[in-house]
Amino acid sequence: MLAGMPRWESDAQGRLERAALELFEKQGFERTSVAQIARTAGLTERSFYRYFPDKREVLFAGNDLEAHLVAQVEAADPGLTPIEALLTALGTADEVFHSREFLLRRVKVIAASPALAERDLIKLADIADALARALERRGVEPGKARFIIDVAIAISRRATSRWLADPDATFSELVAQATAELRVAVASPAPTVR
Amino acid sequence: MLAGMPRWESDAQGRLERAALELFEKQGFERTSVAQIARTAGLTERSFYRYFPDKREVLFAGNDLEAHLVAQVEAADPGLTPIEALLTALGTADEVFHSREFLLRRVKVIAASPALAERDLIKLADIADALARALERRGVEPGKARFIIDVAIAISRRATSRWLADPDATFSELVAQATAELRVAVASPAPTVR
DNA sequence: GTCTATAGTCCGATAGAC
DNA sequence: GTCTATCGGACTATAGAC
Repeated sequence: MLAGMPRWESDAQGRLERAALELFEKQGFERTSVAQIARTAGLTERSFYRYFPDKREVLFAGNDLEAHLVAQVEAADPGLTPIEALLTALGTADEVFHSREFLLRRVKVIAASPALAERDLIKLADIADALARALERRGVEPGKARFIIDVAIAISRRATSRWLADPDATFSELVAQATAELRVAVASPAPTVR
Repeated sequence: MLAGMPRWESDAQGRLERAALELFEKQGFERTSVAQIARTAGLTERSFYRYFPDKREVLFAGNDLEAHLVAQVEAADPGLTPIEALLTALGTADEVFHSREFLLRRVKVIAASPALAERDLIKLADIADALARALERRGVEPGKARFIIDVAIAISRRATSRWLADPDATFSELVAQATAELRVAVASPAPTVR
């Protein structure tokens, strides 16, 4: 990788990702063509598809968060309840976060495009699926695993949105805070069954 | 339907929706073209796009559930907490459900296609957005509204998955049951903050 | 209803690294 | 020679513009 002058500019994938993010910021996702991204990165349209199966994926490469969370759940003390294991794992998610500034740019671009918002949601669903399988390996019944994960994701979204806005709080504190908030909210009596 | 020969077969949109569902079941979403759906429904490709902005939308027409839930939240007793209002509204969701058999066919087709799964998720997110605005009108702070809704959606998914499998239980009972399950799950001590 | 840009696939060609 | 990264052309279907 480092020996000698490479025939091609290195890190083609990274160049495509950076070009795409900037073009999407400037012009929006819909009005940016794959050919333009590739050209900006010094490649052809066809080469783009060697790295990404479709145009949206250029913003979603890498499984770092999913791999991290699954590993954390698998490493969790077997004595923990499912929700404890998940929340403890989630509390360490910031270990694989990028800079706040980068995440904010990315969030903004995604929010501006329905097509990207869709892809973002299914990526989250993929993480949920992976976590469900991890919980099932701990002996949790599948339907219940999925439910607990949906709740944990709700907590994590609450924590993440605060983390992006508040430079001081630590992520795991915010997770604990959201969990406390949830406990208060559901402590009230159940709705009446008619 | 009986009075005179109509210029067009009536219910073009319904015919497109039924044709699409059957073709997707038979061949899969990706291997069914818009032209084929239109032809099967006795229309041209161009006419398809008069009814649906894109190919996926043919399975997602109608806002019945969203409209119903928002109306229920708006009609809820102002004295209820946000989560009580939401869960009471959710408990009546089965009023706008189609038959189990139809829902199961639809769920199967959606699950078989990543493109449709994406669209399904963003439709759910749209409902969440509408409910967030409804809660904000009740005076709930936006970030908290979103959090409570994510939790309510988790409860609703748990209830829906059981409802699809169990012909006897009523939906509102299943919502109450899932809520109780959540209370038990989060009653445990918080994860340690490291 | 017609025309067109673009997304995305499939075939292969080329050229350097090893 | 093999392997890998790039490029080129032809093609279909989606979706939007006119």
